[in-house]
Amino acid sequence: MATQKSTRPPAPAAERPHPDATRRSQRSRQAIYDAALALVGEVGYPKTTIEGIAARAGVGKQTIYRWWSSKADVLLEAFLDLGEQAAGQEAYAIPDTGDLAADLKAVLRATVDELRDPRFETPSRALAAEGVVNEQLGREFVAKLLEPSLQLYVDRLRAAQEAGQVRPDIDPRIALELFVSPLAQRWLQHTGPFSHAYTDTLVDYALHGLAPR
Amino acid sequence: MATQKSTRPPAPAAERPHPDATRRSQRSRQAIYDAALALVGEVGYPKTTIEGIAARAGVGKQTIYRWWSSKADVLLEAFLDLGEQAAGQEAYAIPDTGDLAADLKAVLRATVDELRDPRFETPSRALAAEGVVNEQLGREFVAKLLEPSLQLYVDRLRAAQEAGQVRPDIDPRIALELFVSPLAQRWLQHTGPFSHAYTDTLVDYALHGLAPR
Amino acid sequence: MATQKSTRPPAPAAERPHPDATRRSQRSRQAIYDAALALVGEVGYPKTTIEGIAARAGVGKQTIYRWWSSKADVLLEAFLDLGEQAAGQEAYAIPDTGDLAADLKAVLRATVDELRDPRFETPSRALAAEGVVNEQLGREFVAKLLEPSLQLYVDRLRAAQEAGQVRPDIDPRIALELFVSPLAQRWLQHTGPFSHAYTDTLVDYALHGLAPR
Amino acid sequence: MATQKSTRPPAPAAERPHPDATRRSQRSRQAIYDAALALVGEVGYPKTTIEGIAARAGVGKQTIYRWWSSKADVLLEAFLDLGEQAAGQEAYAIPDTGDLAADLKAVLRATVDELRDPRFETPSRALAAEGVVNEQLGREFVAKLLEPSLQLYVDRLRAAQEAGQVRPDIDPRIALELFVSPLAQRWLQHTGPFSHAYTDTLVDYALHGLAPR
DNA sequence: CGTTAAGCGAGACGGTACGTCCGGTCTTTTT
DNA sequence: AAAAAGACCGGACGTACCGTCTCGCTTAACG
Repeated sequence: MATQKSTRPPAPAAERPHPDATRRSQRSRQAIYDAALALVGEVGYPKTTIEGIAARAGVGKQTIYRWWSSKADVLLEAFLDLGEQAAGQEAYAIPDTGDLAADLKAVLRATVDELRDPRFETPSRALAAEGVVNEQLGREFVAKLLEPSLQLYVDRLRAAQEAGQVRPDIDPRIALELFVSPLAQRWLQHTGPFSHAYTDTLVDYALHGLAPR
Repeated sequence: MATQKSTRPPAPAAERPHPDATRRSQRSRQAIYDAALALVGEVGYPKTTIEGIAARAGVGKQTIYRWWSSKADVLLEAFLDLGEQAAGQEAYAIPDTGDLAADLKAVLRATVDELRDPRFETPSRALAAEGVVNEQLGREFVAKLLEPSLQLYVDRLRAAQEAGQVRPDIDPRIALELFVSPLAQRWLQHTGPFSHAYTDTLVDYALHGLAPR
Repeated sequence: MATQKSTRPPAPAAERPHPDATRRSQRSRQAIYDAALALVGEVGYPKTTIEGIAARAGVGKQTIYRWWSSKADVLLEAFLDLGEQAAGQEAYAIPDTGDLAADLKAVLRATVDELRDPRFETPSRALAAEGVVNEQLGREFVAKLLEPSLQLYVDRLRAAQEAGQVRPDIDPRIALELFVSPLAQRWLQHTGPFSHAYTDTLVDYALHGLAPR
Repeated sequence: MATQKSTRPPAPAAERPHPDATRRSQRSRQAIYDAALALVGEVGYPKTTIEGIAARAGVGKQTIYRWWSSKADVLLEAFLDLGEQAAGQEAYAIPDTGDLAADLKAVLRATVDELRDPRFETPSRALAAEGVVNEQLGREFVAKLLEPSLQLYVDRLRAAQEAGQVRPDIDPRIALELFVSPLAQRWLQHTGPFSHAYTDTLVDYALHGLAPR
């Protein structure tokens, strides 16, 4: 996949029939991102309207419709932009102390905390929900937000395989789902409590299996 | 769990101030269920409107507002009703042949097939998505639709524990998530292929763990 | 032409596909008339908008679109309604003192004064202008507002013919235009001063002709 | 009347703050005139937009706003330009055969035919309508398009006065309205049939008066 | 004869209004 | 008293234009 990372806009979906992107107002773009995230946080996703975003951003509605195809699309890019801005600070990787179980538990505990941060929770939920029903957006959501994070688990598990802590015939992309997916489902669907104890348990079960040894 | 099965409506959140339920038109109710499910299947959830349901059902809008609080609520009950009608035929339980792995694989393969049936897929997705964003509905969705199915896994796993095929210190309610949640996530979020081979792998990984023995 | 004058609405164009007129809110109708006339008077016709009328009348836009097809249509009916309300008071006829010239001069002087009343001027101009460009509306405007007034001149001229003051071979419907049309044109198009002296002159010229006798 | 025919633009209202007129693109100007007239003819005045004219003329919107103040203004000048181009061919004057009645009838018959030519009808109506509602434009319309034509009647009537065919105390500027205004009104407002027979009648009535002699 | 400043095409921008759709309430009539 | 029907107020939708505002680009006039 050839990415055109030389031009600055952070991957503008490319499929939509864009007007001249070089004339685009960065000022408006940022104002729209800010307004969208703020509104979703304040009144929730369903009550966030394009008109509302435009008004709050001090922007004409057409400026939104010119560059995005839907409310969900705006929010997705706003969220991606938020992530990019945050990206500089964090070194996004799973620690490798040699103790796989401890490393996974630490990361999952951190994830639990992050998912509880209301700053992220409302827009994430909104996007996830929209992705469930709108396949195109869902795939974009997964590709741009989910997969990059999951890849970190793949890397860590492969390192564990080389260190002999994970069976060599295991597919890491599937293995990671044993603890990531349960966490995701509890968060998304409220199917159960959402705690550090829970994620610790998941890691233990996943690593050692349910069957007696 | 005490169910109030005397009033026939399948427990509609109880908080809403219902008019006299005994005078309710079953004719209209069924027509609304049918219309709602048909419309969601045909045009998708977001384009399904209360007006549309009323028109298709040959019913006044007020008749819907009288008995339900939202589009999601209508659809949830319509879907429950659908499930109840189907329930008579099937004996809903997980087989117990003594071979836990085989039994789980069989059930998960059947689940994969069922989730692909478009008759169920659109409304299920719609409800799941709504539940992600609307906590009240989400909890109802889980309690009425998800938990009863998960309980079957709990039962089967407990039997396996008694048979010595699962470690006695394992919590079955958590254990089942090792294979159910990954499947759910792949279906909801399109995070990966959705096949019999995949579910078989999940069962193997979950039972025997990722770590070498 | 069969008119259905038993139903109360003052001739609702009949051609448009009306919803159930018996359920119509008279309250809203009157509020819309009032708002439309007020706005046209205050900000002028072009800056009068359907949204503005709806807002000022405290009415949903749809309630306007349900019953009228355009801004011009609303204003025409509002104006007709205004006329009907005023109709009760005045005995609308041209006096017959036996002196045709004097009677015509009196009526035309009164017309000059009336056309200068800003209460009538703005909406009249707006309707006349719209009628110039929109033939359908123009014909309605003429039939409902103009012709009834012109008919009064026809009647007076016929009386004058019987009294021997107008040649018997004259067509009154054409004759009246000799003094009415010049007045109308000066008012509509600002083609010249608009005064009592002018209308007096018109009557003299029209009655006695341009040619020497 | 002092005309400043040295600068080529046909007297552009003078009040507007013009940029350097010597650098003006005649190419664009003509394209705009053509586009404006074509669009008004094709879709009517209200649906003719500045954007549409600019697009059709292959011109930037700003080029229109730089030189004209409104849609009506563009159309007025376009129409004047059209008239000027046609002016070369015709010798615009009313014939003087010595028979006033015959001369007037001939000219009015020709006017009837001309007003029916759709090439002129749509833009004329549009301008006339706009002038009814917009006094400034209306006065310009009258001064530039109407008065020059009416002046021809004044001239012819004065000649008739000298020849003893019109009473010497008659004001020709008012007299001409006896037959011109009725025609104008019937055309503008569809208040009656619009034919050669009608104009002939008008001339007869106007010359000889309504009263018996 | 190159510099420079205007007009120009293009079109993004903040806005306003359009005409439509639907939400949720209310009223009238029928069953 | 519930139900069918649908008018009503409100408000968001996505579109069309408004008039303003940059952007290069061309094209004269001048230094």
